[in-house]
Amino acid sequence: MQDMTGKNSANGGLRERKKRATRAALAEAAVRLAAEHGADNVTVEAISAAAGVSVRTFFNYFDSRDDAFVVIDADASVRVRQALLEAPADLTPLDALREALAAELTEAERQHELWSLHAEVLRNSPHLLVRSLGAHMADEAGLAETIARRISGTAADRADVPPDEGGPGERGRALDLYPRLLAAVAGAAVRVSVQHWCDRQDELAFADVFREVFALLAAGLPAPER
Amino acid sequence: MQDMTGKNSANGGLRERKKRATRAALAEAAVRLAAEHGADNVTVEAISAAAGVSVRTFFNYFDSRDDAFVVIDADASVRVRQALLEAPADLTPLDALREALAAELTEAERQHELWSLHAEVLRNSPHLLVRSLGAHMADEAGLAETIARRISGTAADRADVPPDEGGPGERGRALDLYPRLLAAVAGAAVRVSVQHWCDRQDELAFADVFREVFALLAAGLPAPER
DNA sequence: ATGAAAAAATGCAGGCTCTGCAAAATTGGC
DNA sequence: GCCAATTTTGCAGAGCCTGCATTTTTTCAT
Repeated sequence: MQDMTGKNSANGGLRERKKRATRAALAEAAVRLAAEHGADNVTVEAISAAAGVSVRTFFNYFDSRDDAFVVIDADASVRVRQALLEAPADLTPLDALREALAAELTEAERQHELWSLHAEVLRNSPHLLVRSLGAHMADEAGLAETIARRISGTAADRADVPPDEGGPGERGRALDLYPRLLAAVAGAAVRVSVQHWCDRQDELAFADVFREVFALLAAGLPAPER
Repeated sequence: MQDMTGKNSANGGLRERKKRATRAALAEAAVRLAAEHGADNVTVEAISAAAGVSVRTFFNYFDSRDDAFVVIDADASVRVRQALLEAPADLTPLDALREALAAELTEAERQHELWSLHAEVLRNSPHLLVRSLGAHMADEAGLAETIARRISGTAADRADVPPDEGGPGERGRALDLYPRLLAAVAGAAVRVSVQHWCDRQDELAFADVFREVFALLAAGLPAPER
């Protein structure tokens, strides 16, 4: 190793890694317990115990108990935005976004078991489903800004995606209509694709559903034939 | 009066009216208090006191404190769906939905003051914004079914919209991809329109923004010119 | 390595949220 | 006015969540 300081070179030091691990452990414990006993019957105490930390520490990682059931992969949106900026310049915004999302979704299928459990938990408690839907859309602002950057397309803008500074605090950017609309519609597309695919899991491949949805969008949502 | 029973003919008796009034009073009190003191600093006790009922009664009307800030007009979605079924048969699904939503939105501007307060509350607490976004999308399932009915378009289907039976309990219908996608995209369109209009309230008329958004959708979200 | 500084985990006190249950008040129909 | 149905209310208790002080762990310079 060429790192004499003891600080890890890979991803930011042992501190960061431990935090990620703790957070992941809490989220996974929450989902597994909820899948087994029902989300309402899972206390913060139980989640914390399963993850091996104190109750107080749980609240250092999540703002509320429900967040542990809802927030799956906090880094997913960052990866999508990065992929969007790095996509070939000759793709239309809609196509570039489709490819970026497709890559992320096939990536997500690697942890298929946890996703299934997660879906089951949300199915069984509408309360959490609503929160989850809302959480997904909270990313939209950031995605819209990235779309705007891709469209404007200057070289300087190709720099790294800034770490998510959270919340609607920063205004003044991404006020354009088109990027926002595209971000919102893409979110809707993902959601509908997953939903439709879940209902007919045996019949269809997810990739096909996903492509059909984006084809409908690109065609301007024409009335279906009968 | 030609009603000798004492039971009110208009909308279902005094009991119903009182419940509506109580619910509205609670919701309005919640929004006004939140606008003044910040949503986090408003207790259920304060809301209940302002509405003149007990704390326990508050929880007979809302499942959680936050719901009082989030649920605005529970009947709006029913009106939209009714309008959608009654729209001229020669409109495309996208156009019919646009008109139905436009009617509802101009209707909503009548209570403009409360809506402004409501928007301010959500702006100041992202936590509630997330919940609100999620709540709006919970209607999507119902809207998708109505769209499916309009498309299939038999005479029998033109009957009244059944009272919202709540939740994902009834499956088996509206499994088609297109209605779901249209419902989801329309929801996104409304959201983006409102958002964009709020940012540039002085410059633009809402109706214009709304039309532009649907024009973009109908055109297949082409890359904007530069 | 060692000690000081920074960051994170923990325990605890206390207020608020939410639910189940039973009693009291209100409404509708006779 | 009186009975039945519905709604409101108080109360107890469990659980959620926060602020603060303390302890433990990690980082960094010496």
